[in-house]
Amino acid sequence: MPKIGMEPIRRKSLVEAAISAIHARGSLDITIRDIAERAGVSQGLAHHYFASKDALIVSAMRYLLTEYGKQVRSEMKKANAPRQRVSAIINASLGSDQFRPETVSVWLVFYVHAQVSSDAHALLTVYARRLSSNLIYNLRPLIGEQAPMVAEGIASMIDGLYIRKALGSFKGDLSARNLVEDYVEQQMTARPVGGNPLP
Amino acid sequence: MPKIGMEPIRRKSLVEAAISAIHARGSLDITIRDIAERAGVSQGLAHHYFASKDALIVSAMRYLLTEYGKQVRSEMKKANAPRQRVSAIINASLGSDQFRPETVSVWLVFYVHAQVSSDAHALLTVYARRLSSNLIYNLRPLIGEQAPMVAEGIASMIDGLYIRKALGSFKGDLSARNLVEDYVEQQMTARPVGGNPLP
Amino acid sequence: MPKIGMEPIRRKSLVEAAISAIHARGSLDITIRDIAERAGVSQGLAHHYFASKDALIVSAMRYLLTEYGKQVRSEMKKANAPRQRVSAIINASLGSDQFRPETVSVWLVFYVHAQVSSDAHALLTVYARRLSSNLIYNLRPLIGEQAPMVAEGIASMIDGLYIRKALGSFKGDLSARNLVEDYVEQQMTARPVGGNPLP
Amino acid sequence: MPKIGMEPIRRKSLVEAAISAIHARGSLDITIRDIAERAGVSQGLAHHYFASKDALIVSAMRYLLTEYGKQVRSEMKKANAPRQRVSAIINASLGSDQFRPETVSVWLVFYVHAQVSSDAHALLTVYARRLSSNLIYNLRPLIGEQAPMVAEGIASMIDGLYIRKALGSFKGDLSARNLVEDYVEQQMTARPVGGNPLP
DNA sequence: AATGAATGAGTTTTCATTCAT
DNA sequence: GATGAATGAAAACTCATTCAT
Repeated sequence: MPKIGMEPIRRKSLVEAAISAIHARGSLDITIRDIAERAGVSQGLAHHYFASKDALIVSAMRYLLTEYGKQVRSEMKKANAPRQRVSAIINASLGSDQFRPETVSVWLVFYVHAQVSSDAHALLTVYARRLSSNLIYNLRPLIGEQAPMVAEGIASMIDGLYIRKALGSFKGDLSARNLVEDYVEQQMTARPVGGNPLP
Repeated sequence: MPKIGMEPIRRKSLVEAAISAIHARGSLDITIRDIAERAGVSQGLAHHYFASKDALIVSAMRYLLTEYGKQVRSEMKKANAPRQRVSAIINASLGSDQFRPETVSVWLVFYVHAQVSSDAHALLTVYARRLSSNLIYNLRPLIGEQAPMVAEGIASMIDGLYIRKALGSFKGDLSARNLVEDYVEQQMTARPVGGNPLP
Repeated sequence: MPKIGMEPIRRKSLVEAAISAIHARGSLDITIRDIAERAGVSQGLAHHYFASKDALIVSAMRYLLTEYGKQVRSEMKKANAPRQRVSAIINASLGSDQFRPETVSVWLVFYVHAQVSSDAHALLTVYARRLSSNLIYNLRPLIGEQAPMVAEGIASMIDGLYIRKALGSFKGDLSARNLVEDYVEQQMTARPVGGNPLP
Repeated sequence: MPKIGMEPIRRKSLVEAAISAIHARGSLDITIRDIAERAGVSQGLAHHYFASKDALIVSAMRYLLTEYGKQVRSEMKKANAPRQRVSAIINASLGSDQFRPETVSVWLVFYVHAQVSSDAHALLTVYARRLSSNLIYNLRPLIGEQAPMVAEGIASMIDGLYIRKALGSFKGDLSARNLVEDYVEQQMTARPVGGNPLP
């Protein structure tokens, strides 16, 4: 039964099982047993590949972050101007891959977990910062010195839409993007480069 | 030690202890023992007053919601025009009482819990709806038929700011309010009553 | 609210509540809270009148035994010959008062309890002995020296019918009596006074 | 310490430990901890093999029933006529294996438990029915249409003897069998096939 | 006489983790 | 590499009992 080269396969299926368990449970209050069962392996094996439950959870988080990173890069490839790159980030965040209930609920759980786990916090912060500078960098040619403020506005709106989606308060994914794009458009109108600062 | 009429006192101190425990832990993964100790009573007493851990958590949630409701009403009293009432809601949500780390982190935990607990979900939904219609009602004289869309934008931004605050990605509370007020202002400029709809 | 002379009333209603709780639960695994609620009084009061849960249970047992004793004496009054007195005991044991499901199940629980509680054991033994000598005394003029053996047969049959009734394996109460009476009749035929002993 | 293929061994020793605990306590009011200690394993292991306390108890019951079934079959092998098969059942029920205090007290506890647990009730009912038809089938050639009635008489007497044995009201096991055999003999005398029915 | 407040010990159950095979 | 055996600690919850009022 034991095979060689199983490691990456097992790790991936365990991580995906963990994500599925987190979604089903709506929290990190899941058991190794449940994860192992979903992955179709024994409890012992989960510990063989992951030092602890926490390590598995961090891996799951990293997995989600990586998927998101891929999405951003993929959208970025299609863009060749600052305004389009801003939209690329919005599309990656609120597109049909990321903005599915299964993904959204897990993200939220990780966000909350980051309040207490330094590993999780570090991971999330790195990504948030990277995203933020990316946004600011592309917003600056469009709206000048207010770019950081608007980036914060965009990020807040996106995060808020995740919460509302998870709770079922928000439905369609098309209008989610429109909401944010509209915000960007109006900021560009109100604050053309060199124009009116925030009062 | 036993006295008469202790019920409301004990219930309140247990609820507050629960909130404090949730904040400290950053999740609902807290023990009745911890809560009871924080409230200075025995474990048994916690069960005497609350049928289950879940019942205690729901009570804690209701408590937070009630506090927020008070805050909204208090801000509303000072307002006497639609535009001021919109600001009153923003102030209540992002004011120094609600937007403290201790409160913000607990809100977030409850939001996530609502994904899985129907009691919690119901509570949160009622409040969200009430808040939304309040916003829409006051936005309508200002921006007309786009009021629901803008209300959604405001609510998303506020929720997002909570997440970012909880993660420490967002610092000052003054600028949080400014960010949302700025959004409202620009919507009013771009969409005066009878004006331009969302493209 | 406190009244004088409540003691006997409270005690009786608590004892009856205990019996009803035992029947409902099918075992002694009942709570003081449940008993108190059934009696319509507070938990504390149950302890006021009964030193402990065990004391209450013993009282309940004594109550049942007393009721049975009354039944036997009442049937005995109608009898004026040994043969009739044997039937009186059978009637008292398997009559419609004692042989109801509610009573039967509680008797059984007490029987089992007597295996472990010396108080319960003592109570039951006293009654069993009294019943046995009563039976033997009246059987002797009918079947002579085999009276003790036949008394044992009667008692066993009655006890067995209780078990079977409690389990629902036995239905009609008329035939229960007939079964035992038939046994007595045949013993009288086979072993007339001075006749054939058990082989 | 952990070895392979321990499951059946552990299950059996836990079941036997449960029976021993029930006998010692005289009721089902036993703890998993006690059972695990008697079996020489940890509390956790008991839950590893039995989903719940109730599942363990039902297993213990099944075990006792199986042992009894073996006893019946073993006695039946020696019998080659209806009259002998009736005696075989009596011997199996009141023989030195089944009629020991340790076994009798546990049987009684299970009987009472069957009033409340549907699993236990089902198990016991199946056995009771099988036993009853077995008895009736073998009694019919001996006493004709009264066979069901006499079977009921035999079963009641046996059950009653168990109760009396458990309470210490009945001592010798030889005379227990004689008591029932005597009942059978007299029924055969009084009701030869085609003879006198119950009045 | 009667209540309800309060406790602490005890019970079942769950679970991450370790380890022999 | 993979399994299942085994543990021990901790959790929620129950309950008889005590006590102030």
